[in-house]
Amino acid sequence: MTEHSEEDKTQEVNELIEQRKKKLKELRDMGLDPYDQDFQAADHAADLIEKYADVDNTKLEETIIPASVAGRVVAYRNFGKASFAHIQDSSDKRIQIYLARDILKDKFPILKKLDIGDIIGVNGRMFKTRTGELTIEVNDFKILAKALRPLPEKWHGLKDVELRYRQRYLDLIVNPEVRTTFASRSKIIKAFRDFFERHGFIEVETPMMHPIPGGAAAKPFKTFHNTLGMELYLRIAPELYLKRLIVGGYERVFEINRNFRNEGISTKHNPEFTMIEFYIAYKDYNFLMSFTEELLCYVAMQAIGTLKFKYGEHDIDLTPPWRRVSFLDSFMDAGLSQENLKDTEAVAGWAKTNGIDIPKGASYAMALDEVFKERIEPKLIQPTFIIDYPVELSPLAKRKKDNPALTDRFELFITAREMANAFSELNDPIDQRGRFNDQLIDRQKGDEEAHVMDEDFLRALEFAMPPTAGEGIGIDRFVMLLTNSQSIRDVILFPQLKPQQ
RNA sequence: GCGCCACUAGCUCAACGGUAGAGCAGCGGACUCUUAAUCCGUUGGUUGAAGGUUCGAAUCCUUCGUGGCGCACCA
Repeated sequence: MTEHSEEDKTQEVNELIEQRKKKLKELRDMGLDPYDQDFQAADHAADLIEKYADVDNTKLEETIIPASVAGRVVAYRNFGKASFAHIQDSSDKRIQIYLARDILKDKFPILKKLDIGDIIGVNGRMFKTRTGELTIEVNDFKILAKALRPLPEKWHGLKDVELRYRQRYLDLIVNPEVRTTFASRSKIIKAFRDFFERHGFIEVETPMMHPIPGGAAAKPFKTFHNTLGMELYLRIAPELYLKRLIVGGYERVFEINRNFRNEGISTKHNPEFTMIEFYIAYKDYNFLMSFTEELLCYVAMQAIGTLKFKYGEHDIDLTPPWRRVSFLDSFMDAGLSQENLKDTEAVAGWAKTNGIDIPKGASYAMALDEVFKERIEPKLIQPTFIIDYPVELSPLAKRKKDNPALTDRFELFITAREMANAFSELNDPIDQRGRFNDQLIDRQKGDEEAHVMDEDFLRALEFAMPPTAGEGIGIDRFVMLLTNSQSIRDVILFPQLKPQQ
């Protein structure tokens, strides 16, 4: 590693940084390494608090309990011949330390060079202050990494939303609820994995770069492979690869990974988002509905310990069973009659008088879908399965036995957002080819999101795929729900932002 | 992409046409049980950028940049 000058010209000039660099030099002049490595913390703040918070001081003083902790100095109060500070460590807790000149002797003056934000390691013993706060009486300490930049304000924290996202590390240091949210996210993903593993699923990873973007209606990102000399697309869904695995003989597979969609960014949309998709052979969408209830309740219990919680204004209750309404019946709730649903003209007519814009040349199903998004979806606050979608909206789903215009498909809505999309997978290769052809026609009409013909996938189906049920669940949105987050950016560590100039 | 709002010290915010301020952080000093420590003193600004109006602009206008929210698209 090369030595860099401390007066690096590329670094912005700032008085506070200059002062800290001066302290850095002074520490070196004292023969200390401000980026020392030689410290092993035996304890974490959270463990110490858990073990000793309820023990009274006389007992702590008698037993002499050693403690060693490493972390960031987040508060510092100096009294001349003694100081108090709080250290925040990786256990997400803060513990107070007491630094007295009598005890630290000739090391005490080093504290002059200490700043809030520095990483230090301390050794000492546990005691309680007069106010009853569990504290480490430090007998030795070491600066492990000197901070050159000051932390944001201790009381108000970091509020500027742009800075919070761009400098997430600061957000994590000073806004404790952020750590809580991402701790929940981690628990949620772990709970999904546990659940699937306990149900005999194998976790797989399928390609992120697809020669043909498929498995969803969405606009893809395009990239280029130099050696192959070919265009590739970042995947919009893993669906078609996971189904190839079912053809290959796996009976239960799941994948937790990113999808990429080249579309708008909003509080509900990030260009890359995490989905879990899973496929289970010899089952159908009816099975999946109860399976989904079981799955999401398990995850909620593991992550937040309850099925009843607040989301914004709403009191959400995940207790099964969840309401099941057919796509067509759901329109009755919005005040449409059978007559209004008779044909495309009837739907378009109702839409027009109710101020909903139906694009010209829209099919019956597309017109219904527009009305659904406008009038039905916003009302689906409590968990609701909308089932039996029109075949035109579901090019990869199996037709209903008793009505070939509809499919064995459901979408799960909670807080007016689509949380899951599932169906009995279409495994008739000839029907699938026909559906792709219909999509090609839509594409030629200008629908950029219509599916693309995938001959390789069709060939796989021609080798026979067992009857299979498949489902995708938007992890980010489910994390939003369970952590009461109003923006998807609050549940993604580094959300996509415009580049800074 | 369209609309609305915001951008002032490292951070959180005032000042809304008349000398740019406070708190925290920092710096100097006092203080051995504080915890938003306290007390005394003090540094810190091209008010997002560029134009314009005006005797005078952080403030009004225009353009641009960045962000947030809403709409549209989507999961």
